[in-house]
Amino acid sequence: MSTSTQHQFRYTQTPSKVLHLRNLPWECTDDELVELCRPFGKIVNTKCNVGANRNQAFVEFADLNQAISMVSYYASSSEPAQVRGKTVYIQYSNRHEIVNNKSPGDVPGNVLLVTIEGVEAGDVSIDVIHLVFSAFGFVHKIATFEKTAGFQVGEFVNRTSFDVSLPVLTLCFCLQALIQYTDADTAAAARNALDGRSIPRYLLPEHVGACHLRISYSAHRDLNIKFQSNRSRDYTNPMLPVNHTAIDGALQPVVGPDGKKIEPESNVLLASIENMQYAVTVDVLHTVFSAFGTVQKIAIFEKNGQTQALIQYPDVTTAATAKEALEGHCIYDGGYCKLHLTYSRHTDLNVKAFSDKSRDYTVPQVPAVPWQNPQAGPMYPGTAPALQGQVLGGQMLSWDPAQQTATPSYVSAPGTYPSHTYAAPPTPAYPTAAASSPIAQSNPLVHNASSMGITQPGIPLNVNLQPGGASPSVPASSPLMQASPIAGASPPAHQPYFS
DNA sequence: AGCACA
Repeated sequence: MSTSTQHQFRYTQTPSKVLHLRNLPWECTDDELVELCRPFGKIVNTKCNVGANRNQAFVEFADLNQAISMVSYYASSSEPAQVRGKTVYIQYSNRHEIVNNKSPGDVPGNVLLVTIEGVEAGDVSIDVIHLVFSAFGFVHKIATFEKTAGFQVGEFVNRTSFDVSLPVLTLCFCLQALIQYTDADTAAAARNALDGRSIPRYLLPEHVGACHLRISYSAHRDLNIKFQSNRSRDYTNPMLPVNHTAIDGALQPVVGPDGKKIEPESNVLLASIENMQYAVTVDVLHTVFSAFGTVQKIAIFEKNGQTQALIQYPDVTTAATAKEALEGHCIYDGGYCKLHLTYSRHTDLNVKAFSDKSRDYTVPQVPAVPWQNPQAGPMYPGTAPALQGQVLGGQMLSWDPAQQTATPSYVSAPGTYPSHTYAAPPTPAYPTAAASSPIAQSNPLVHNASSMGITQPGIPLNVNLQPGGASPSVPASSPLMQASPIAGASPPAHQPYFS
């Protein structure tokens, strides 16, 4: 007996609810497999286009007996199994379940996970979503929630109930919606028609740009909607209580008895930056906001074409102090980069620890350069122009990084970062220079911070100032030079802080 | 025409 004969039995010994099909036509579809196998039982999974020739497949039945009935049928049938007229050979697989590499979002179901990119909750109403998705069949339920791009891939599958506020940072805003249809076919029709398309502009507020739909399948079968609200609907249950608070809360700000907007206090400030003629980096914000206490986290993002930032303090009191002191003031003289501060609804930001647009000062920073004090959490190795360029986002193009190393370190303040105690003001070397700097004199923030009676020694803006208030490496023609204290001085000015 | 995926 040859070994090949033995091999012939290797794969046919043990019945399995998974069948192996071979000699299929090239790139046979799931539908064709299902059509062939469905008469024998319920198919729970398929995997087609297997093998180098993509002409093999697996079909998994719900029950072993169903697989046996199919194998038995074709074993004794005069008509072989066929797909597109081609004879298909069917055997028990040597495995007992199909594991396919479909990502969860590719597994069809009756609930769609829709990501609407570039918008947040207020931009696309649930009624618009309902309208768009009703074109394909009855929409049973909708649940929407904001999501952070890059924060977590996929949905929160362990969430069983919606309309509970989930403090997720929407650094890069997008809106997600779970759309529940009657069946997977309807969901698939909607997905096929809408995936990659955009919601028509006339259904959206004017300020909303293109918002593409990215659609996958949810693992949910039946959404648990607690209220009819601005973020969730159950169209199968009109008796469901209406959550007016949630509806009102999102559409308009909470208004107090005097008609003024009531804004719950928070330890996180939302800063909108008007008239942003100059770059406002994470470092600039850190400098400005550290005057009032420890800054834990910062995130910068764009919203409707305006730069905004979230600044997280450890407590509400500190945030309130900073808000009071900085509201309406400009980072740069001349009305540039005017700050408008409100309380964020976030309480704990989830941001990348060290990126172009965000910083988490509560986690250890990038590895220390040997000559630097590791306690200082050095983030700007002064000898690494590449990193500098990255950090500065290429916005200081006129600045020659080579000057960086040539710039003397004005202060050495190891330990002041990240604890932000500023207990030993690193300024004494140049107190006069700082005080006499035209920047210090003309910068509202500096005046404001001083006049606020903030008692922390060493207001960062002063710390940052250099003799002359400007880097000689910036060409005189640079607009950054004209009125911008931090921008003009900033490239080397970072150094005193962190090196 | 004879068993994938990590």
